[in-house]
Amino acid sequence: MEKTFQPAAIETHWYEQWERQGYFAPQGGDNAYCIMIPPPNVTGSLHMGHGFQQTIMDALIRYHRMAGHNTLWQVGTDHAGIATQMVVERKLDAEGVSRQELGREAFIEKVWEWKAESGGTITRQLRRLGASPDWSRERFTMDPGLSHAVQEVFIELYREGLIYRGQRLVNWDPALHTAISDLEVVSEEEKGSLWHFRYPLAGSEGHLVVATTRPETMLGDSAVAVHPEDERYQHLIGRFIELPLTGREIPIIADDYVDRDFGTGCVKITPAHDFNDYDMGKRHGLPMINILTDDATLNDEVPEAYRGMERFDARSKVVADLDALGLLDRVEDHTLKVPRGDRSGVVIEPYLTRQWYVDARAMAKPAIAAVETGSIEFVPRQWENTYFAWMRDIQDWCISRQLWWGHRIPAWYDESGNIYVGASEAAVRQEHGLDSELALRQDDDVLDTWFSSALWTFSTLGWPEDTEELRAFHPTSVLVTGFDIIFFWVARMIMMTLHFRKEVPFHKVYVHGLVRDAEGQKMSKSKGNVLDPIDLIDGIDLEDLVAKRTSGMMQPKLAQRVEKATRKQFPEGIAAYGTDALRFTFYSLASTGRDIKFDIGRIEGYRNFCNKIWNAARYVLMNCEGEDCGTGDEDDVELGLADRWIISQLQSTEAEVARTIASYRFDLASQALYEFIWNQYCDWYLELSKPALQDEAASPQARRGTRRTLIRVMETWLRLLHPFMPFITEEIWQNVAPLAGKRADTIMLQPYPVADDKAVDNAANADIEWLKGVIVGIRTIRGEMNIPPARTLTVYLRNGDNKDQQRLGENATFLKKLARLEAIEWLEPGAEAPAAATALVGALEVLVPMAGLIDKKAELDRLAREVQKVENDLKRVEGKLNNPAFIDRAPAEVVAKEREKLQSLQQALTKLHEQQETIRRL
RNA sequence: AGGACUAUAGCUCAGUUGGUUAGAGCGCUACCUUGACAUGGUAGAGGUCCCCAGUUCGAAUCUGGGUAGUCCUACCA
Repeated sequence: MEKTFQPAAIETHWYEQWERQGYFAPQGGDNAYCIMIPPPNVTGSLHMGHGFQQTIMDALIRYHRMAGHNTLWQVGTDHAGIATQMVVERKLDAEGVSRQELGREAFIEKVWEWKAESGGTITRQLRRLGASPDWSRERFTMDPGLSHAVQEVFIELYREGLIYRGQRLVNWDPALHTAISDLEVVSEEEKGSLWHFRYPLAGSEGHLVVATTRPETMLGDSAVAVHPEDERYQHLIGRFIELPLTGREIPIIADDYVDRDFGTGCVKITPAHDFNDYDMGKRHGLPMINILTDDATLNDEVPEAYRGMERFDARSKVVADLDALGLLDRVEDHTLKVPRGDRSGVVIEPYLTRQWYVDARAMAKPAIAAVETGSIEFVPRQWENTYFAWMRDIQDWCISRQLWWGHRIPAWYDESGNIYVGASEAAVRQEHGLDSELALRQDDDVLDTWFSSALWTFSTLGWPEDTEELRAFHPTSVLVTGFDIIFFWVARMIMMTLHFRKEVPFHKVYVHGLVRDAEGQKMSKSKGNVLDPIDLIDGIDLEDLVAKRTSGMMQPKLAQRVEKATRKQFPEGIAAYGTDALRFTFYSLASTGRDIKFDIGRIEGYRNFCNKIWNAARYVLMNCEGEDCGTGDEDDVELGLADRWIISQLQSTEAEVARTIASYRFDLASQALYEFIWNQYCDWYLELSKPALQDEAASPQARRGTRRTLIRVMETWLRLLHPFMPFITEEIWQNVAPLAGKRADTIMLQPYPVADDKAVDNAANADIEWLKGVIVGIRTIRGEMNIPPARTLTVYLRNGDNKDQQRLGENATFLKKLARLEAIEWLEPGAEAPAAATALVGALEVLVPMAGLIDKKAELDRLAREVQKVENDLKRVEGKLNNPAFIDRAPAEVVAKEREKLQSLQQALTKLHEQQETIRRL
């Protein structure tokens, strides 16, 4: 084995091996465990959020697979309607071709080509992370099977009246020319103006002042509203306004939606271009005057001078024209929430169109109940509130999109506008007995991407057929997802699945946090702070990183800033840390639901951990290869204290890992593994094994016992660690396992270690604690007194009891080696001791003679610090015990514990004082 | 406006049902190339647990109020 761990050398090799051998496919009995991957965009590429999420799912999958479950990780990708269509359109644009020129058929052909070309990227990257889904079952939301499920669901919901077509105000994206759902609109505060206009009263002098942030919409006003109880305007209710620029007269109406205290208390009402106005328009039977085209330019409903104008140009012109008429009262600065499309970034228009909707209110009821009754549980729990809040006030879901890429809506229209919904034109004709002469036209729209995603848990398993997989794996075990798609995806999956399967899609929803950069900023291309998980695995030099981060940036200034920040943060580029280190970093950061700041320092630490593991393996192999390791259970072996101790600690670690995985605390699981492997196995057990193996006097049984423990414990913790660090554990296991009498083609399918209570050895734990106490005591004196490590010492033990004496007898070899001692002398009570620095282990005093070694002042300083510490503790304990209320009311065992503490502190203090005296007298 | 979350060492974070000497990693300081590992070893320094009040024998932990920050939902023209 190499001296340092080289991840690149082993990762692809093992991954290819695993996949080729079919290890990822379900195998096992009735005990099913299943996770559905949140399907990434088929043409997308891996970001840190994916990395985090896949890594968590893979640990769960590998864990359950090893634990003997029939484990399926269903993988697949999403067609991502808008996102994918936009990418392809942009590509075509660059070639000087428009989608419209190409035509629908040819365009869709192009998208499939693009999918074929770039669709492998994300799945290749998933493989680099070591993810172990069953690739043989990979699905795509536009596969024939899944498309069939989509159609089936649409038709059925239509028949049940849960899907309907309606004309109403939608969020219209004028750049993409499609309706989008409420969820796809992001509103952010932007600076704007509040214009105040004078609207002249019809048939008399005077005017009302109305305020608006969108002057151009006044061309579509159909009323002015005031509050019904507003005394200022009582006399005007029912009268008319002469709407400027248009020559139309509009009524003054009363509606308690109006806030009397805002502005003048008069509101212009534009029912066709504002959601609130729309509702009011319906209440009052106002005309809905649509003044826009699909592009958000002004249409023929407006006076000629404005027709064909772009909406923001029209805004300026309306303001200027009103000003010229003396009707502009004033303009105020105003910050307002501007709704923008999450994909296009342009301002969204409320726009009157005909669209398809899902009656979400009806479907939400059972979905709410499923969470209320605990059939589905969110982890962490608090996300259930978010879910409830949204579900209880859910709006109907607009599912039609004016796009070409997606599942086309299975609805046909005849010339009189009748709607026929069915699987195909032929099916529709047959069902409705339509004459072949009658012209039918299929709906041009496609379904919202999330419509097909909502069926994911059952459509991927073969629904609507009644498949074996459905029976075996549905409902699935857990959904691992980000909070950002609870509404988009999780809620809709629950609704659809309950409706069509009469069962929940999953029992648990594990909601993880967002991966942010080291400063806590969201990672985004435009901020230039994106980290690519693959770069963390393979490394990237600075120039490439800068180029990558600034590529495609339109603003040179921004690119400059990004470059500067990147050069500052990564002056050496990014080192190749390997997949295992990256994965372990994700686990260590995955505490309950909170966002994580990705700190490069962490991954470096875990790279070092990999190296530690690697070298521990080298040590074990060095000592065990070609040696008698007592692999047979019948072999004659003798387990020493250290062996019994590490075996005992291993059990505790196994129990802790099982417990923490069950509660999705991957941070705690990773910490327990790190602690055990580094601080116990490497730092203490390997060190203790050295004297054991080198001791010429030791029996063959004892040495065999040490070798067996070295190899068996390592073999076990490699399996324990495998779900978290799949590659390094496989590589080492292949070398180590045969020495433990195990041989297999992969660690992946080996049983997961389970804690054995019988192997917990509290006596051994206590003995090792004692041993560590003595060694650390001596090392501390060495450290603080600057005694060179090479210098061997003689120490004296005083005031010990029989137990101490016995422990000394059994562990003298360990003490000598680990504390670098020449000799250890046991002093009988009262015996004279040389002047020495002292460490306390319980009541036992460990004396390091000072002659020629120890600086008097340094030792006095050290003792003073010790005394200070003990006195502080003593004060606290005495305070408690002197409080009668504490004695009275605290539980007896707590009081007893404090009393014990008091006693040992007092004892320690006495000894420290004596020691101070002795030193002072020197 | 409503709601959720967060505040603990220089930094990133743990801290189960109230009882610890408040922990880890990174960073920092000193010493050390000892036959697995300098991507290492040994030792050490470093904390007003955001603030105020309350409950309690006892609060980082529970309650109320405040401050600061993050996010979600809704939205006033």
